This record gives sequence, structure tokens and C-alpha cells, in this order.
Amino acid sequence: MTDTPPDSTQETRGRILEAAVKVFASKGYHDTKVDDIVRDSNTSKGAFYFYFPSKQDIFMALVDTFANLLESRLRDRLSTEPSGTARVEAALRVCLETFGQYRSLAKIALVQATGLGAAFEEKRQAVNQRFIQIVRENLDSAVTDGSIPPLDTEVAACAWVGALNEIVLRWVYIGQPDPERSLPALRRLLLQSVGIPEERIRQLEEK
Amino acid sequence: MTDTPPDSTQETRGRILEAAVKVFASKGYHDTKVDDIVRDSNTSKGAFYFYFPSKQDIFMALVDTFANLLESRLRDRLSTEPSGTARVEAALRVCLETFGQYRSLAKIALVQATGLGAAFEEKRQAVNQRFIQIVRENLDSAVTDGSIPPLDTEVAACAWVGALNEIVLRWVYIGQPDPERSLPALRRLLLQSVGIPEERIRQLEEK
DNA sequence: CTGAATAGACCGACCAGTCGGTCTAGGACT
DNA sequence: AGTCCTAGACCGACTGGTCGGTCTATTCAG
Repeated sequence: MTDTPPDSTQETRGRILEAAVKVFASKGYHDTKVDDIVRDSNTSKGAFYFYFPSKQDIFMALVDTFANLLESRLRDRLSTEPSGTARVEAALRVCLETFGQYRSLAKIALVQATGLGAAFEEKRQAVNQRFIQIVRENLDSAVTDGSIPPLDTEVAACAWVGALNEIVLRWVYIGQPDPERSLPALRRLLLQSVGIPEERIRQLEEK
Repeated sequence: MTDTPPDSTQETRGRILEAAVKVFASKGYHDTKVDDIVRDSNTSKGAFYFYFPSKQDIFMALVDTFANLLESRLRDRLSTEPSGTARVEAALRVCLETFGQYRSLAKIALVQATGLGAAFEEKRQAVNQRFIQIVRENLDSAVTDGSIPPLDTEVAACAWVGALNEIVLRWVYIGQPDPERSLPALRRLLLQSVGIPEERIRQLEEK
């Protein structure tokens, strides 16, 4: 009658992780009780604390998981893309794809890790900083090789990340501006903002 | 021995509000105990619950206070500013001034109201939406009167608000890019992003 | 004297984390 | 093969501390 077939052992851990993503994403950190995760994963509190040291720990691990995934995808993609303008396109695509593919995880990383107390705020800040850094590096090199006029790349990088963040957030929340629609608009916005000439942009859009 | 001088009555309410702003801003919603606010305000739990129905309520009230203040300042300023490019300048200035003047409140509204559970997320979304709406209205009218080329103003408005948000957040947190420094950079970024010609921007910067 | 304002002891729900226990697989020994 | 043993996976009742919120007593202004 117990409908659990002879599970392979480590599967339990996976079920807990899966449930954690789901519940954290839908209820937020504080409204998620460990018991919720336990219930949703069809395991037990014992199992939870057997695999994870604490609620905070599993949460942080999820944020890291997502940030790591996104960062490596981004760096991979950027390293194979020579032109500056194409990089914007590529990076935006990678972000939106990844956010889309792991929508729940994304929500956790983007939203839930904010405003829950000192430890979490620091983490959020740190994660964002990583991506701002990536953007900045690329803007810097674009300035160096003369493809865009000199500008305050730190501010620009923050702005870019902030803009993308907000777009994705809205999408994650209310599904509103579909990425398919917002991507071209956002790309043009970002490119224009750092002074890339109209003609280069149009060239990219026609491709 | 109690060092509280003969307080005028209603002052208590003010002291509680003040303390709430301070404590919420420094510890976040969940890490702030009602007793912390009581202690910091030199009042009592009885006084707290005499003036405010609940912890959540006073928090929401603070968020609203700030959002209302900012919105009215923005609308005031925008209504007296005819030119589109000048509006960007004016709006940015109002935001940064207000954020600066009420830094703690700003932190509460921008950060703490995120990721703490359904009610708070909704509020955050709603508040952001209001400002996106303001930006959008202005972009729309700029498109209508031909001062900028047609574009997806919803996406653009989100991006603008997101960018500003991120810049301010960093500043509030780590004090890093000083507004005096980021404002010109950000202004140029935003204006360029919606395709305002170089010459109009320079013109504004020289003023 | 009356009622608003204030104090702070107290209550009880809530929940992260614990801990003693059960179950199962598989190895060793007969 | 059968029996025992062990270890590690897993279970869930329970605990202990923490706060939001209540309540009664007290103070004080008018």
C-alpha cells in the first residue's frame, strides 16, 4: 500500500531539494516552514535534517546554485562572442533563457534573498555584485577598444543589471512583458544607453 | 531617575514611528522585534499597541508614507517642467534628493519590503508599479509629441525604474557611487537609451 | 473623578531543531 | 540457506525558546 517503490537512496535528498525550491519560491523564506518542505517532499523532518544542516543553509545553497549556474553560462557564452554588440545580445539571451528555465530558482535568488535580515542582504548584494562585475568588465573592454565612448562603467553596469533585474522580476511575478517581446526592446535600450550608434544596432536587429 | 523629561502627549506616537524607521532600516522586518522598537523609543508595549494595531501595520504605513511622499514630489516637479529631457533631470534629482533625505525610510521601502512573504511582495510590486506608471506616462507623451522615436514604453519604463533602483540600492547599502557622481552618468544613460540625440543631451549637460 | 495614555507582566501559538527509535539492506558466520 | 548483526537512512513526537499580542494596573491631565 505504501506507494513508494524501492527508491534509490539519494533520491530523497533530491526530492527535498525540489520541494524546497517549489515551496520557497511560492511562499518566500519566512513563510516556508520546514514542515512544508517535509510534507511536499513526502519525507520527514528527520530526513531533512539528515541531509541539510538547517533551513537557512538549504536556502543559501539554492541561491548559490542558481548564481553559479548563471555565472558559468554567462562566462562561457561571452568568451565565445567577439563583438561587443553581439555580447549584449548573447548575454541577455543567456539570462532570459536561464531565468525561464529555472523560474522558481530565479525567483528565490532575485526576490526572496532580499530583505530578510543581515545575512541575506549581504548575500544578495554579493550575488548582484558578481553580475555587475561581469557587465562592467565587458563595458570596460568596449571602451578600451573604442567601440563605445568613455563613460562611468560602474554606474552603467549597475543600471544595466538593475534594469534587467526589474524586467525579469515583473515577468516572474506577473508574467507580463513576455521575454520574447521585451528582449528586443531591452537590447536596443541598453545599447543606445551607452552610445552605440543607431546603424550598428539596426545591423544587429536585422540579423 | 527616568531621564524622560515631561513629554508632551502625542509625542509618544512620533517617538515610536521614529524608532520603527530606525530599527526596521537597520535590522529588517523580521529581525525587528516589537520590543526593540519599544526599547528604542523609550515607551512601552502598551503605548505601541495603543497607537498601532500591529507590527505589520506600522511597517506598511512606513512604506506608504515614503511612497506617497516620493510620488507627490515627483508629480509636483514633473508638472512644472515642460521639456522632456529636463523632466528626466528633474525626476532623477527629486528621487535622489528624497532618497537621500529619508535614507532609512528609502531602505525600508526599497529593500525590506521585498521577499518577506506574499503580502509584502504584493506591496512591493504595487509600489514599483506606480513609479513605472509615472515614467511610462512621460515616455508615452514624449513619443506622442515626437521628441523620441516610438518604442516599447512599458519595457523602457521598467528598465528605467530598475536601473535607478539598483543604483540607489547600492548607494544606500555601501554608499558607493555617490549620487553626485552617478546622476550625470545615469541621466546620460537613460536619455541615450530611448534615442535622444547626442546634441540635446549635451545641451542639457552644459546648462 | 474620569478617561485617555502608559507601563510591563503575562499568555499562548508557533516552529526550528533534537533525539530516541524503527526499518532495511547487506555482510559475516554457521 | 538461515540467522544475526551493524550501519546508515529515515521517522515524527517532543522541546525549548521566542515573540506578537493582550490585559490589568497605574498615572496623569483636565
